[in-house]
Amino acid sequence: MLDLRFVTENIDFVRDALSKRSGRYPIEEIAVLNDERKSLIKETESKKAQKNTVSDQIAALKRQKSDASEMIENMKVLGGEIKELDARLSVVQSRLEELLFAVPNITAPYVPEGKDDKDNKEIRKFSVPKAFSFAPKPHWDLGESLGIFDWPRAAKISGARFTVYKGAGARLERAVYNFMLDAHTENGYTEIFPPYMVNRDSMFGTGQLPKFEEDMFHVENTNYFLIPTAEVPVTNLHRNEVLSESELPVKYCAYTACFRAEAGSAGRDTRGLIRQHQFNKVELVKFSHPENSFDELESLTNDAEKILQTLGIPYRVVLLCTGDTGFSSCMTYDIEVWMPSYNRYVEISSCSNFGDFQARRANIKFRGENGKTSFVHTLNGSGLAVGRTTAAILENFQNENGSISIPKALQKYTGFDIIK
RNA sequence: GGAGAAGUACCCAAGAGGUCGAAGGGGCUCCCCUGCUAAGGGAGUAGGAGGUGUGAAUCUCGCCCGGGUUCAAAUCCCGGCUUCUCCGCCA
Repeated sequence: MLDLRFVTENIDFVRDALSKRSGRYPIEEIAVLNDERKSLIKETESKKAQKNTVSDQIAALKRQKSDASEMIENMKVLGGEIKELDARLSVVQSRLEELLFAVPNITAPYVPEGKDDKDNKEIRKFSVPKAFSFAPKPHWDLGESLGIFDWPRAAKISGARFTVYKGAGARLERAVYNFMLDAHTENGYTEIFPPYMVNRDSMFGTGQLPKFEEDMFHVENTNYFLIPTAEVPVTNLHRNEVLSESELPVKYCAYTACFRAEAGSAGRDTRGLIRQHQFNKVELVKFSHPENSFDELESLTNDAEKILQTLGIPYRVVLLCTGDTGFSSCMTYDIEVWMPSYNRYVEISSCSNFGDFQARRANIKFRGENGKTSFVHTLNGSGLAVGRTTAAILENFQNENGSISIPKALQKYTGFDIIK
């Protein structure tokens, strides 16, 4: 969330910055409520100060065995007033929070202005899509004829948007995320294997709640949510903690399954591995000093790109425009992989700097040399989406006879160099 | 799932309705003495959030979290979370 003080003291700036995003945000109402909040605080606190002094006086009288009944009577009245003011204050406070929690992060100055993904800016490209001498097949057709995916049975045992991987397919998926984890840990990221279910506080800390509850799977009769991304458990590792300045940046990578309700995506990407209720992902997470979080975003993005470079799959990096940047993010690069069946680039990673937006929600700080604490900046990015990588491998390395050549870097993980 | 115990500052720990923002240790920082791979003495060491106001300050809230009782709560009551022990169950 944004800093309440910053918002109310820089209303024009904030209003202007948020106008570049999609959606409308009640900045004025926040300012009004904040004034109301302050005046209520002033009132209660002076009454509480009075209460405290009189309580001390009563205590002193009692110790001397003197009568304090008159004071006590007066205090009953004062106590009632305080209670009433506190009640009013908490109404104002929760309304204020409700509004503030729904306000997205302010995008960084480098972020291009725009409405939607059409206004995103291509930053760089790697390699060129292969010119096939035959009509390339989509990965779902390849996978089905190779017998490595079983969607009918996935639908039987679970439902739509689930996949059963089988034989070489299961092995390939496992090879892909093992390869990614090895690459990242060799690159200085500490591997984490977190729980797949988290509590409400964690979902709030990274910004999924309260606004996006309908996109999440909530486990019935519990307070647990299935994680939509490892970002949630891994970022929340340090919730309510004070890190030391010298250990920054803290770098984690984590493989997890991810669960998304995909509410509102009916009819999109219904075939194949692209859009699933459960998918695998390797995530990169950083806790950075505020001064260099944008440099850390560059290196994090590069670290994710390295995976596709090593595999030899064409991709491009896109800087999201203001209208397309996610709720909690102040700057996001998407890495898009070339997908022959779509005949376009498809998102395979989203690398974001959240500034102090998540850190303020989750209360993650560091202690500087002067002993003062400040919020860290949090970052994360997929490194990468595993299922989409598998799909990209199948499509980009397919041969005319329907077999798949396994990229060299992956062969020691798969144990085979071709699927046929 | 059942039964019991506990959660106080960096750590250990006292506390049992008013004198407690919290004794006492340990650790850490500084000073003194001593002098060498010791030891002793002294001082400091709640952080945080939020009001009002400012080169000072002051007030409010903070003893796991959330409610409640009371003029007054670390202390009493209710709910929750976590940890430990025993039983059950289980990978």
